[in-house]
This record gives sequence, C-alpha cells and structure tokens, in this order.
Amino acid sequence: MDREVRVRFAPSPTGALHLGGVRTALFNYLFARRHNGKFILRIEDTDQTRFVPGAEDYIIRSLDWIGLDIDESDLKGGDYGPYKQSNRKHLYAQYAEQLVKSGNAYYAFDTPDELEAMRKKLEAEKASIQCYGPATRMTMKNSLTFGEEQTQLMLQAGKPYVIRFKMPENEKFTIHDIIRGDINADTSVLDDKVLYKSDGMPTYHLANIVDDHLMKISHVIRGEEWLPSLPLHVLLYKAFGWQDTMPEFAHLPLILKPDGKGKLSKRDGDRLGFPVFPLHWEDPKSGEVCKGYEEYGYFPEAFLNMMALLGWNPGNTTQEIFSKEELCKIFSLEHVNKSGSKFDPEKNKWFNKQYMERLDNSVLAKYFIEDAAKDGVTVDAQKAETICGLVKDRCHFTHDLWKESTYFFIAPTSYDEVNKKKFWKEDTPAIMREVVDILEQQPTFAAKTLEENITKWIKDKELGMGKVLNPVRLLLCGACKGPHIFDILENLGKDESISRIEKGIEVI
RNA sequence: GGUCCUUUCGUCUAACGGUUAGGACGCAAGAUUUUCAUUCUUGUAAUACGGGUUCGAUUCCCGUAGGGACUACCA
Repeated sequence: MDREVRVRFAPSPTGALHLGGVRTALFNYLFARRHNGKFILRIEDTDQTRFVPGAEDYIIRSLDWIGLDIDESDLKGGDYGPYKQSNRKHLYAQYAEQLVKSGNAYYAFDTPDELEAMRKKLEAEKASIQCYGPATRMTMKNSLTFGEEQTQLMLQAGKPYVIRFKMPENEKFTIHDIIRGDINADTSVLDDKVLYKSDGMPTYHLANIVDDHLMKISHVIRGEEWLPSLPLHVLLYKAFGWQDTMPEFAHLPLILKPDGKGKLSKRDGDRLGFPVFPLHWEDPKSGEVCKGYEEYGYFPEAFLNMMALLGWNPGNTTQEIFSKEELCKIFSLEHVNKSGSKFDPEKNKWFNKQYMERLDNSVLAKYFIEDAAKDGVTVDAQKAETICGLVKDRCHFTHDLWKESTYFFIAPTSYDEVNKKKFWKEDTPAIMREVVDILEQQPTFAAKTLEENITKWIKDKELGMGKVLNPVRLLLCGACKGPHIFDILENLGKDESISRIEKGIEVI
C-alpha cells in the first residue's frame, strides 16, 4: 500500500444516521487513522426529492459525539472541495458527455411510462433480461436508435433526456474486494444504468466515481448493499481510463435485526426498546421522535467500542474493551467478517456498564446531581460522590444512579408487597422498636461502629441478622434492595433513620 | 424470478489443514452477603447438510438447503 490513504464516509442526508451508517463511518475512520491517512466526509445529496432538512447537521453532530474527527469536509475545509455533491453539480455533465463521446454512454429519451410499460412486458413474458440493456436498448428511444442528427435536434429542442451507460456485452471478469476476495462479474446480466438524470443531477454511480477520482480516494469502504453495483463502478473507471488509480474496495457486512430476519430497522428499536440512532432525532416530515444512544445514557466511548466489535474482531485475544486510540492502532480490514451480524442490545448494556465502572465517582456524581435536580432534590458534590460509589455496582447507565438511590433523599411512601410478606412477621414490630432504642443510644452514626454495635446486639439476643436487618431495610428504602444497610443508615443520619422506622411500624 | 454475497454455541466471535473447537453476552446453578446487585466458580450450548481433495478437514473445492443484498431518472 504505497499511496496515501484517503477514505471517505459518504452519507445521503435523507434522515438520521442509522447504526449501519455509524459503523461504516467508524471503520473508515479507524482505517484512515491506522494508516495515517485522511478521513473525509462527503455529502451525497444528488436526490433532491429525498432531501431531509437537518439530516446533514445531524450526521455531523453524530460523528462528533462518537468522536470521529473529520479531516476534510465543507465545514473543516480541504483541497478537494466542495464536499457536497449538489455544490459540485457543474462538474458532472462534462464527465457524462465524455463517456458519450467515447462510445461508453448514450442519450436516452424514454419517458417513465414507456420504461414502466417495457418492464411490464418483460415481466409478462417471464424474461429474465434487464429492462434497459444490450438486449433491449435498440428497441428504445435513444441516440443509438435515433442517430446523431435526430439526437442533436431533440437535445436542442430541450427534450428531457438521461445519459445511460452502455453496458458491454458478455464480458466476464473478477474484482478484488479486501474483505470478500475475488468477486465474479458478468456484464450479460447487467443493465444500462442511468448516469445522468433529466434534472441535471448525476446518479450515485456517476457522482461516486467522479468524486472518488477527483478526491483521490484510495479505499472505498462501504456497505454490502453496494456489492451488486461494483461491476458497473469498475467498468466506469475503465471507461474513464482511470483504472490505474482506481481505489481498492471493501464491502462491509450488514447489521441485522436482533431477532428474526432481515436488516436492522428503526422499527426494531421501537419494538424491542433500544435506540437505533446515536442522538435524539425528530423527523421534520412525520414529526416522529426517536431517542438516541446519548439520551439513553450510553457513553460515546462505550458505543464506539461496541460498534467496532460488531463485524470486526481484534484477532486472537480475549480483550473486549478498547479505547478509540487502541482501535486506531490495531484495526484492519482483514479481520472484518464476511457475514452479517445480528445486533445485540443486551451486550451494549454490558459494554456501557464496563465503561461506567471505570469512571471515577466524582465524574458520576455530576450526572447524579443533575438527575436529582430534575426531581427537585439538591445534592452536594461530596454526598453525591459517596452515594455513587455505593450504588454504581447495580447500574448500567448514569441515570440508574439516581433511580437506584432516591431513598437516600426521599422517604418511602409505600413498601414492596413481596418483601413485606417475606420479612414482616408478627414479632417484627417489637424488634423494630428495640432497634429504634439501640439507634437512639448510638454515640456516633458511622457505618463501621453501627455495624459493630448492632451486629453484637443481634448476636447477644440470638435474633439472626436477616430477621432484624431485612425489615429495617424495608422501612428505610421501601424495598429490600440497595447497598450495605449500615452505609444507608450512616447516610440517612440518626434522626431520619429513626423517624422512618417509627413511621414504618405504624403504617405496616 | 434473476444476479451476487454469505453460513462455528440463542447472540457476537476465536481457531488462516492436526485444539478435549477457545472467549464474551445471555441463561442456569453454586459460593459470598442482612437484601437487590456486584464479584468469583461451575455449567449450558456450535462447525447447516451431502459429496469430494487430503494421512488428516471448522478450515480447500463442488452441490443442496437456509439467510441477506441488489434488481429505480434512491442512495
């Protein structure tokens, strides 16, 4: 690999960036960093009918959140701009016409209705040939059937036209894909794809090849859905005479539904309760709102880690937690899997937990204070840090921290029925009253001394830890859950602890 | 329908001709614990099928069967 590595992520601004797009961007990014190359963002907005306002901005903000810094884009600048295809519109016509001149393409004047009629006809005949290709093109309305003179007249008259690629007949060749090896191509089953649309815009196929060439792209890393059009793209490079600088190709496997069949879609997220977009997204057309990974409480680092391991593996190691920097050092396309991967939301949660455990309590405290404030509770930093340390073991997300520990600040108003049945016996109220007495006598309320004194008292009375402490927990927290009971007592303080127990005895 | 791609535990995957087929998630059990968790230990479970090639196939080849993508003046 002796040429400079330049890769691009080239999304269409037709909606929120989905997980497949995220992963394509990520693999491009990691590949670029691994080879000290450039990571370029190009916006492919040649379809004006599908343009969604805000989508481009969303894509950029998503990449930023994940931490994929872009080397060249319209925002970032670069020597090969503009990086948005609608702003490159003027470039494409000459390239399309160049192909017409060299005999690799031709003008076509068929109306959508005529094309539809042809498709219907072929379908009725059960013919397995393409609608517009070597076998049919001489029966259609194009510059090959009209001849030079009539074609010029029609063009001058302003008749709408497209430019189609003239697919060679019966050529067989193989194309190398870094992930898949050699792929067979046979032009006899391919058709004359439109390269240049009647609205003056190029199609993906043309714009893609022209821009990748002009931007000196070295590797095209994209989703598997492009594999069927790879032969066309290679043929285009040849037709332009650019085969010597043609990029290498790597087609990524798809991300599939967690259950059942097919490609992962937004609906799966709704159905199974996990996000499919990085950030909050509100569709400007339908008004539909989708929560993103950020809102769900995922750390961008955990999200990136988990996406990197979907379809790629670091080889013979059991390590699973990787920082972005580590991934930039070890990523390779050779370790990308060929087959599609089902998405596993459960494993995501596990990844997030791993990252949360590694964070310092002081960092977690900030999330904690924020969430508490939303419920109208003010918590000071020191206290928040202490409690985060106590409850973080049982949390997957930062917002679980507050959810798991509200009883430190708000007295329970009801008690878990199942726990009540299990732990609240006839003699419990009497024992609780004794506990109150013991607590009253405590000189200090530090967890350690409480534990020593109360454990001793329980042993002396031969009551059994569970018989005493479970009901205490129930009265303090409203349920039998949470950290060490003596830590809870210490943090609640003497007065609050006693008042909760007394109140509990009455209520139950 | 046609073309192309693909197939290892339920899921993500390791093993690039020779392993008791390894790890992780999940699930289950046990240990720890005053509870829920955490943690630790153990268990669960896979090379789609049929042919070749080979001394030997998860690994290479060919079929079959699943799965997926594409088949637009969408990307």
